[in-house]
Amino acid sequence: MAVTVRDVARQAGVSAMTVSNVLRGKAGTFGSATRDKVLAAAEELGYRGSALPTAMRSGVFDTVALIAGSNLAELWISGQMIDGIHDALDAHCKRLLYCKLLARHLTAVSDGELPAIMRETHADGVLINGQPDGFDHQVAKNLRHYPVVFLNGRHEYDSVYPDDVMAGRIAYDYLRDRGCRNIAYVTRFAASHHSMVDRMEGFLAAAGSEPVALFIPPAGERQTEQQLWEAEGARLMSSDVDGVFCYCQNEAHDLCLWAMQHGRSDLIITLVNERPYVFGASYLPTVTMPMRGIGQRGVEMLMRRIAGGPSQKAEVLPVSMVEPG
Amino acid sequence: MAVTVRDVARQAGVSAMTVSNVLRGKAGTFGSATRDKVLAAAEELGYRGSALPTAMRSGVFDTVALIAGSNLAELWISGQMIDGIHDALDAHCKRLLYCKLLARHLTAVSDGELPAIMRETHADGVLINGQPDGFDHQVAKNLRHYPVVFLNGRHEYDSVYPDDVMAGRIAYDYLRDRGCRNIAYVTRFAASHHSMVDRMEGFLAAAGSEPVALFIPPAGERQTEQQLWEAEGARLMSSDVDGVFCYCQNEAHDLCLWAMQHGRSDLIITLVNERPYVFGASYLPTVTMPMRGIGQRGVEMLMRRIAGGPSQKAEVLPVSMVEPG
DNA sequence: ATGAAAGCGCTAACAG
DNA sequence: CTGTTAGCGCTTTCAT
Repeated sequence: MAVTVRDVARQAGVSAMTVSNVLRGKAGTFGSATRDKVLAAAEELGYRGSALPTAMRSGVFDTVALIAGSNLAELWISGQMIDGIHDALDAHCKRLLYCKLLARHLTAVSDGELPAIMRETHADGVLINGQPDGFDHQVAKNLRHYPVVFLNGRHEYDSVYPDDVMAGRIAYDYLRDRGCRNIAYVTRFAASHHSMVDRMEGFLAAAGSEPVALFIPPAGERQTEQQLWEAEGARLMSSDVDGVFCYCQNEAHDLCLWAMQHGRSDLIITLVNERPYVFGASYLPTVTMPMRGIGQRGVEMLMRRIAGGPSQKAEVLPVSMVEPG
Repeated sequence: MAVTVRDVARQAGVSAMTVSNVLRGKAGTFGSATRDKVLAAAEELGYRGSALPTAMRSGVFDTVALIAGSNLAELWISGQMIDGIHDALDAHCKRLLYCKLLARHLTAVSDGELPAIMRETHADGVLINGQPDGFDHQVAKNLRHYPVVFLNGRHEYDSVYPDDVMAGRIAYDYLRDRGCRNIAYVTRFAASHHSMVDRMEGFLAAAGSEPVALFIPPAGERQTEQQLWEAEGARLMSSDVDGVFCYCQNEAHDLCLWAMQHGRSDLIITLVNERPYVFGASYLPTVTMPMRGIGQRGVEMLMRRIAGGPSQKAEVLPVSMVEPG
């Protein structure tokens, strides 16, 4: 068992209260002789304070849990977002409890139960990044009395996510402004996340009635980049495509290689990414997602909920195009 | 303030003890009528258990803190390692507290103090990933009474890290076996982490007296890949290098582009990475680091410390070459 | 089958 | 300047 204030008190020949006061430097409540005795005793015994009693007395954990995703769904989580969350929490003197859903947790959800981490209270509130299908319904139903904010998931309330529709628009307009006349959208993912739906929606809305090419593998088929380009490369070549918007860096990377190998240095390639996507000596024009900001805004939103505030309308953060050079 | 067992007890017209028993399903300690009353009351009030009291009574947090790195030093942390840590902790029913050192934390360290997260106890033990210079000395000095394990940092005790010397050997031998006669080592990093020292050491040891080329920017100069290849490309061309070992994917990526642009498809490029490094339709021969395993082994080591075991000799985990095809 | 008492480690409030 | 009391929410132990 750990060393307690009482142990130190006994060793120093004072009361527990005095030890507490000395260790917290509460000025004017102890003499210097007493202080030295206490510090010596604490050092000798290897005393370490515990955050638990204070948390219990105040009813505040000073901790926020982040449900990062799951093993099964392999949900992507942004390192920058974690960073933003951490730093925003730090400014509020809160700690970050990192959780990931495992198979048995998801089983619990499908059984109508929540994972232990959400059923028991270990934190003052929860941030949830993405979610498997049906998960958020369970969450909303079971966590009515508990502060929850969704990150990078499109919900009406208590949610912060990037404007993926705008991303599609911006990319199309950028390519158009650069003189592209045959613009293609390339993705290898089916619509399992709102960003996949929204980026294409924005892209098509910006295109209006102008012709666009869509390179999207049939649903259910998980193509590799290799397969995608073997099948679609010729089409890209023959269709006079001169500008491409890629869903993410996966597509952009191999499209760049393809272009290099086929002497298509004229092709303008854009994509969505956390930060400007570096390829070779420069970077591609990139619609950057404010993942750090999403983490930070999510924390602020959660803080207001923890403080007792009402549900808040979702925040949709703007995205922006970063051009090379 | 949160709903307590007492609130539920009052609402249901029973004692707190009965509520506790019902909610934990302690069989044979309550009648079904009582159970229904309690469950109804708990549901109505939105009762959520708290992990705090149990932790306090037992003196166990069921939580482990991970010091991931720092803002300043931009220490790299592996996502796979976090994953391994999380899952190993989960098997022990422990939670993961994620921390990152900020500027003021590091200032505290240089002042001879530890960051609050390490001074106060919020967890049963700490995993530390890498560290700024001088940091581990402070840590060792101040945390004598507290379980600590270092990850991906080369220490004598209580440490788990990959065999970077072996990585250098394996890479050299692989290239040699593939018929390469002029083998180069490429890095753009100075020796700020043991892996930088060790990979080159292993590489040189394997080469013995055979000639090797080293492409290492002068210390203090932070070259971009662009600068590196502009300056060194000609040297690579003229020196008949036919096989290259890259410190990590940064170098490998642009070397691949360089090779493609200069028609050097004969060049064999190897590197160190978490997983086989995909480039184009295939992947490069990659010396893979068992980051997940490091996380897992680190947790097991820490668990033994938490259970009261002695300091343990460092574990150096083997690395292996993954060939394409 | 149910309840009362006690205590985990700490510190606010009060007493001396 | 120092000490005593009490209580945060829960569960173990021991009655009833």
